[in-house]
Amino acid sequence: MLSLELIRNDPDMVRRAMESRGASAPIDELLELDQQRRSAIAEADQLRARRNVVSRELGQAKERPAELIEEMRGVGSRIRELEDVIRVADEGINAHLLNIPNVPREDAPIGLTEESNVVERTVGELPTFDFEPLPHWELGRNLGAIDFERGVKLAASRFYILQGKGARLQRALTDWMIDLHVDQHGYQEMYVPFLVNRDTVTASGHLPHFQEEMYHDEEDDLWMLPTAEAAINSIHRDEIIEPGILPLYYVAHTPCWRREKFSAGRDTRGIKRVHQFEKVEMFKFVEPETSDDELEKLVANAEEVAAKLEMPYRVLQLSTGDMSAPAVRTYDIEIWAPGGQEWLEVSSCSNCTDYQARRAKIRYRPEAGARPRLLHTLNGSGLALPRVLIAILENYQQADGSVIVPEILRPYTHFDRIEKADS
RNA sequence: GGAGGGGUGGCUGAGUGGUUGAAAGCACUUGUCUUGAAAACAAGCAUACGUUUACGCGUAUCGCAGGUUCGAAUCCUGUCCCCUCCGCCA
Repeated sequence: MLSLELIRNDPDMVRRAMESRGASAPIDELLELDQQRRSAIAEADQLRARRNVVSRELGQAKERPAELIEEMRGVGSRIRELEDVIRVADEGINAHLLNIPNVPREDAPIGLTEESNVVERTVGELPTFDFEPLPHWELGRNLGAIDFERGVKLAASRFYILQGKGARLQRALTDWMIDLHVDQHGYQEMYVPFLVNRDTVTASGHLPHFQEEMYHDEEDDLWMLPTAEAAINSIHRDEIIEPGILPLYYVAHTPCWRREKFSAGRDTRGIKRVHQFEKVEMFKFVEPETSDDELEKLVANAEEVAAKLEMPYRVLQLSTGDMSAPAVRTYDIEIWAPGGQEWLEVSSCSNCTDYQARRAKIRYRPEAGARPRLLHTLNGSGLALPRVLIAILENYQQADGSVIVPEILRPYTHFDRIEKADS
């Protein structure tokens, strides 16, 4: 959520920013509602001040003049009218503000589609094979690591079963990634609810922007996490962080659920785009002045996962039109998948500045006695499964159809190769 | 799920319709005193909105949302959460 003050003070800048994202923002309606709201507040406050004085006098007086009480009755009903005006204006303002995305950083690549994304760097050599590398859905099936048909039988299309060493490889990846971020990058591990309430998904910006993508339990109005970001953001909702605490680094492993409504018919083979997947998510609460630097460090933490798995990857900076609503700058990490001959998005790291903090009312006190300020939030996958699993299967496949386990995972898998005989 | 109890400022805890944003204590900050510290004493110590060049002023907030009233922390309704006992249960 943007601050109303920013929109009031520099509406043209906000208009330009929205244009660069391909978003519409009803700035004029907002300013009009703001005007209505403020004049109603001014009048209501004056009337209440008058009523407070009179009520105090009446409380002490022996006489209760009927005409004065009659006047106050009128004052009371006028205040109620004004309160309705204020409430309606507030609701209108809020509804608009919840829909307006963040203002991108000045130097973020401008463009409305992913075509305008910029490749920041490519790390590692693309592997060459002296045989035809298979896509992961064939490898997974051949090795008995992935069961697509039964996944569909249990649930629906785009669901899958990992089995045997395939399941274990994913579990090893998860454990290793969490350990890396906790032991070497200074994150605190968190286990969070996988179903969260409406306030939580609104605070993160997933409502209203991502509503169609989330699974929703109507009976209790609970929402299945589309990402741990939504949950972690609300850990400090409605709090004031005392001096000396920030920055806070959290990492959580959760399942993520997405309807993939807008991807119908796309990536239908394999487990690249599925309704349920696991993710290790990093999240930071930081002081505003540090958030740009913290984003670079966050990306470095995520990149390290790909680097240590010894797979080629590249880092993109997303264009204004391709970023999610809360972000002012986003880097994606993509690992090369030789079977499918494509770059696989395995991480998205964003600086959301005060966008989520304002929605969630998360503030911090710079020093004892100082006024609270909104803090900045950042999030990044570190990394997303099962796409890393796909990348491992395809990058580490051998001529005989087996798959070697990346060195660094072997203490976690307790095996170094997945072979056909394992199925 | 059934029965009962309870939600007041950073914490503890008064307050049942009228100078109560809210007693008191603790914690915290500053000052006095002290060689220093402690103790003692004094003062300060919430958040948001509106208004103001500024000092400031006004309004709101006692889980949340409505209602009654000239006036609500206090009365009424709904709702959320917590605690105790019973039942059920990974």
